[in-house]
Amino acid sequence: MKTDTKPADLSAQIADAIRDAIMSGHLIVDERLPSEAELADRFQVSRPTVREALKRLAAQSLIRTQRGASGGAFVRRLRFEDAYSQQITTSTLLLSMNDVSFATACEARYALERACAPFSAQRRSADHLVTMRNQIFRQTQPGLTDEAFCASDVAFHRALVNGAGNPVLSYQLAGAVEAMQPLMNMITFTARSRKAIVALHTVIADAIEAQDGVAATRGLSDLETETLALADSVFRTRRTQRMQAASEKG
Amino acid sequence: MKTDTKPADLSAQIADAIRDAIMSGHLIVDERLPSEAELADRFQVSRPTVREALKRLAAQSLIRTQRGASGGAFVRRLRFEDAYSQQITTSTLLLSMNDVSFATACEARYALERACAPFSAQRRSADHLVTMRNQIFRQTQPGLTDEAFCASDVAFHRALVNGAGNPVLSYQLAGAVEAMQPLMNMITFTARSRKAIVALHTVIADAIEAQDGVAATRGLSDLETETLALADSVFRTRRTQRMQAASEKG
DNA sequence: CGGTAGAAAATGTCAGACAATTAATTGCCT
DNA sequence: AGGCAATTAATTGTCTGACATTTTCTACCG
Repeated sequence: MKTDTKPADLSAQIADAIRDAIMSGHLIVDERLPSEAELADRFQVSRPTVREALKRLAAQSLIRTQRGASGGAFVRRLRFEDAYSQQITTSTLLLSMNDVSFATACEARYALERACAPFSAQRRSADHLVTMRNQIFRQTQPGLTDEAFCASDVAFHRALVNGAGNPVLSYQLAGAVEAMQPLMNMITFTARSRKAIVALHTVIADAIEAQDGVAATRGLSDLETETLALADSVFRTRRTQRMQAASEKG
Repeated sequence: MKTDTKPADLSAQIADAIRDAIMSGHLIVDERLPSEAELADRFQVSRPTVREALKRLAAQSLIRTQRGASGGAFVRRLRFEDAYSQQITTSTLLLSMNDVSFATACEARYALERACAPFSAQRRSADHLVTMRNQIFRQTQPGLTDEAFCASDVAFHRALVNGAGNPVLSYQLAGAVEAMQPLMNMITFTARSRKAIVALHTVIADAIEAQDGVAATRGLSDLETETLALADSVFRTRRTQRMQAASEKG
């Protein structure tokens, strides 16, 4: 396929080689890599080049380094928490850089959340319920900024997702939920729309508490409809304002 | 929160600063960063340190570099295809390094796939259907190795997911589906189990073709049950064999 | 026997140099 | 004036060598 691509940087090649070794199991968790000097020797490059390769791997949380004697680079156990932040960064940038429509992102998010709802209804702990209730309460506070309202919304949904007790689901959903925040932040939440959202959050929390997965799923669908309508009206208003401004200017 | 953490590497600090600038919109797509020499000047560090920072960002596909006059580092438009591979790498390592049970990974995968099924039933193109049918045919070929069977299985499911026509869903699902492959590769697929899987794939493809989302979802649930049972029997057999070997040795 | 100082090993950082690549500029010829 | 070629300048890629810092281990001395 890729026949005419230029040869990559040496540091990229070395990083690829080590990454392959990790993924294929030739290097196992907590195993120590050769020292930078030795790697330089083996790959026939200088130490700075090796270091650049190692930094690439460190950026992906594939290795960690330790200074001092018997230090070095070690294969790092990739933890779910570490993967979350990368996942959120990537998802957020994907949405902002590819002009994904609000509707598309919203559809994906709620579809995935509905997939979690039945498990969350079955398995949620008291902690998750408390978090959801707390966030709902927070959302009713009068002085809350739109941004804080969004943040609380995200926290509510993450508790819902985490309630499913499946770390793989939590990981995959982290991106879908958090990446929506910048898009949601563009919305102005009126007192009326906040009330509607809080009501639906309450429906969902009640359903989760009652272990009623079907009701929770239905609540999520209603919330999706509400969110879409809200975003639609906000964006339509903005567009109208822009057109008016343009016609006044022209 | 983090008060006693050691100060990070300079290169990590610089990478963080630039990453923040990108994510906050201070640096926009295709914008050129200052040259390495100028960055070194601004951050009061040496050029190798700046380069290490840039390589970290390059590893996350946040920048690309170009040599020559008017070259430099540019903010890269993160594309879905680029994000796929990172997502797959991370998901795969997460599963292999955190002894996630087969059941947990399987549950997540099929829950997410079921979330795509209704959209795929509505919106799948002829291309997606063709791919699914082709992969099913491939799966019936006699000489197929277990590994090739798994690969075809993944291709089938990716076509199903992509049929939903939502790039965000495709991105999120890529990890869930592909990361299962190493786990699936541990399974021996007998002729009988292959037949059962192919039958269910056919049910699903038929449902998608008939735009029957409910039937597709049901087919996926049946496939999950089948896969779980199969894995369970394989792992139980293995465990028994290990115990026998141990007792013979002891 | 224990504590301490020093050596050793490793990463972190710096400075300076040269190679390679690419775009802009200059200058020449028609 | 216009087009083409050579030069120049800017920038990343890589190398060498050095020093700073951190950590562990060892050997010595009380």
